[in-house]
Amino acid sequence: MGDGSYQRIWSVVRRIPRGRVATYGQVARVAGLPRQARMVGYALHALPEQVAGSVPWQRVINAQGRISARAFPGSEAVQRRLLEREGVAFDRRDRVDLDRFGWRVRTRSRRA
DNA sequence: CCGGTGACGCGCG
DNA sequence: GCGCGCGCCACCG
Repeated sequence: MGDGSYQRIWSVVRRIPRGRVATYGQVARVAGLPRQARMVGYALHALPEQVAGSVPWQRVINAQGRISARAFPGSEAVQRRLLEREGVAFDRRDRVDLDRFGWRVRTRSRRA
């Protein structure tokens, strides 16, 4: 690792409430790494088994409200089940309505 | 050093 | 709404 970027990303993901989802780009911005959505995916991919339990990685989806496909197929279904278990609904196109389930970061310095 | 590769996002047509 | 291209950037041969 270069620095504590992964740590920062994981700590942001830990703040996503149960039953809500955040996008990769959103996590990146909150973590102070604007325009580095890809790194968020990388950080989650590199999530060690040990810490995985304390990081709700399933709550991170892409800006289209969909679960991003990854190298190992099948983990998508796992992610979806975990989210549905906490109340997140998917439409017929396997999409989550971000207006309803998107994480609303409570901040005072956030523009618009 | 270089080039290929992503759990991505956005602007365009 | 959809596909495509390009920007971004850490990693890994």
